[in-house]
Amino acid sequence: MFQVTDLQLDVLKVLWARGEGTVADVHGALEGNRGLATTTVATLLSRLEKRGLVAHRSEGRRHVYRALVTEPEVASALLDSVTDNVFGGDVTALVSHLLEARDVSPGDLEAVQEIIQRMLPPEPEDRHES
Amino acid sequence: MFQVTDLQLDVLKVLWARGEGTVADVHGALEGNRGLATTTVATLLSRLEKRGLVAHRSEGRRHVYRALVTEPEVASALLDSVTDNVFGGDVTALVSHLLEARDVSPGDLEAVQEIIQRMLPPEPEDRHES
DNA sequence: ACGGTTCGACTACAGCCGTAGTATTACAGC
DNA sequence: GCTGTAATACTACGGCTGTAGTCGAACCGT
Repeated sequence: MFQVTDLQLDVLKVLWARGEGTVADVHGALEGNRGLATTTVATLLSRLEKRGLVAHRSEGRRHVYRALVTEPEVASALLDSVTDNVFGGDVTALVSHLLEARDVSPGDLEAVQEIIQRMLPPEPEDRHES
Repeated sequence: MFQVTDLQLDVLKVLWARGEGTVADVHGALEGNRGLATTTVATLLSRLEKRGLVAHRSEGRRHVYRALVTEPEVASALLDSVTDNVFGGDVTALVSHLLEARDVSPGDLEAVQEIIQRMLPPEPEDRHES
């Protein structure tokens, strides 16, 4: 549903970063990225709108677009897709693969450790699950 | 390069699992999945072959396909794509997101901890990198 | 009010994917 | 050797994507 392509993602990123933006704005922000024509960006936005991922309000004859989906939503969709389809839902396998394939700095590894630490022990007190 | 779609991935999975397989084999293995026509599977395999992801040898008039890419290669490609495009290469962010979004069992969290532990400290002894 | 300019809607097109029918080829058995 | 059958190759088609041109509408300045 929130599945998007790389380019579409780039467009959404611009909107997430700016909150809103006209076609020209998005085109400008994307500029460094590739040399797309303004009309191309307009097409992309229209299609995203047709799919319900963005919406626009008219300001004069100018369209100001905003994202209707949040970054975490899209991130989840894409990540879940890989998690499920590639790793069969096995988060452990995914993380393992991830940390091995790219070489992650020890600092980052520790950061991850801490994240887990923080979500791991909801009090290891004695307590019987009711 | 090794970017594949879900369906293509399913096909590759079959080949990875069996080592090799004819169109009929793959079709059979995919059967539970969806009700694709045999010819459809043949088309998929042809296209994958054109892209260099699989190859076949002829056994009589029958084609026996095998994957030319390994599962880890494809997994990496897909995972890297998400890591880079969605999380800007920030592995920490990805893992964080991943562990929060799906609720992972404490057991799995610990498993991940251990993985990291195992790759983290090559002895935090005093030692000057030569 | 008119002409230039800006902006979006519409149209177009090639390429890939999912999907599958049809044609063709190669065997196997008689 | 001919025929039925099994298996692939070829062709097709709608849908989505990336890409962008063209056309028409709205606006701004004089």
